[in-house]
Amino acid sequence: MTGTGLRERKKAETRSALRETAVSLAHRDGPDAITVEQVCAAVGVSARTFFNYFASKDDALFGVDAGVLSAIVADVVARPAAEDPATALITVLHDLLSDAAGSSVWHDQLALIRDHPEVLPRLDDAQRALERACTEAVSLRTGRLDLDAHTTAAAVLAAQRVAVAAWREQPDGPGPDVLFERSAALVRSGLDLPTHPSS
Amino acid sequence: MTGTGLRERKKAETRSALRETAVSLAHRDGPDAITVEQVCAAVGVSARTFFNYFASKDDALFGVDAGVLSAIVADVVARPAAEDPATALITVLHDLLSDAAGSSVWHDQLALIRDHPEVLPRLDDAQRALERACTEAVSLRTGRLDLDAHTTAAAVLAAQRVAVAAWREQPDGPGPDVLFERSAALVRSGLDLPTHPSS
DNA sequence: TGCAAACTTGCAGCGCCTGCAACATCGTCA
DNA sequence: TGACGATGTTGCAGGCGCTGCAAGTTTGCA
Repeated sequence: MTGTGLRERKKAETRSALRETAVSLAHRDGPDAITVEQVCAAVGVSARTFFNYFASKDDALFGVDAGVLSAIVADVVARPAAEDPATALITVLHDLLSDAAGSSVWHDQLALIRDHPEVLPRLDDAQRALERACTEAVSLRTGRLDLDAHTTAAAVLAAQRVAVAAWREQPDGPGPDVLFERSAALVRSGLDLPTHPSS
Repeated sequence: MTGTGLRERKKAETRSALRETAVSLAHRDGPDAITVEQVCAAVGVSARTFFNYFASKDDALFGVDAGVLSAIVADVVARPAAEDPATALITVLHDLLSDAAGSSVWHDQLALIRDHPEVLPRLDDAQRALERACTEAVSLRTGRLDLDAHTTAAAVLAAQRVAVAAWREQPDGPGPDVLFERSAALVRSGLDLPTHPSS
């Protein structure tokens, strides 16, 4: 499966190199100021090859590796049986945000988002892939792949996305993990907001 | 403001014509099979002009008019004061889905979504505009434009989006408005799902 | 009637992305 | 070790979305 040594190794290296230099250059010059050709020249590979690895430029910049996605699913499934699905999912995603400093690429991607607001709309594809994985994870806990599983994943990820966006607005405030705790708490309260809380 | 007669009128007509024929042709041939030039030729206008009206081809296909957005805000604000923000928002969006048959363009757009699954990812920009409007509406009721307002709008719209997607999977099942009732109810319960509901 | 603002148009061009056919490289089995 | 098939890479040609610019046309107003 994870087959023949050298070949797989080189592919993985090329893929990583492309993504890393793409993210790095985009962070330095802005995501629209760089071209696919530029990235390929830096890596030493043909422009045509770029699209053998990534479906689009944005995919290279913001995509989430399949390995990360399956790790999320595994982590959610591995949570204590007593935990309800939403709690399990929120816990795993929260840890993922906290550990951003761990993975260097993930860290750079967050920095790219922080320093270039205009990319927020382009995270959608990646978010969608994340949502598929989370939906699957939830369904594995509930035993059903239905509207409820989809809704749970979508609502939790909405909270996560809002948290990242809010952090981006004030990078010196609380981190994205902290903000996600707050938005997730509101979701878990059933969006129980007073009409006029303090006025 | 809504100024000088003939000019504004012609602009509105051109805009409508472009959007309607774009949606219509996309529904017939598939959204990727049609080109901007095609649409322009049908309407009798230059391709360059197309982009004076719409930021992108997808904007023409899936965009929501500013008038509709401000109507949503107004409707949410006009709900009874006793209603909490989430309920008000859900009610208005639910009515919007139910009234799809009312507006012909809106109806055609829904049909386009129903018959061409591959467009779902491209609704994001429109969804984002909707989310901005809904966030504003919520903040007008809570008196604050904060993380809570963003979270509420995002979570409710997540439920709405999931409902539309589920309807698309089974067009002969319950309508999008009915499915939205269900997903919204789950959100309002705080995503309270049992681990194994029935097994 | 004449002017200014608003709108449309053609053009030239960049950049993303694709299919295709040739070429290079790697794994393998005799 | 050498040949063969599978896999990966490359260049090319080209379509399409989208943009800036400068010129032309239409509209509103005095």
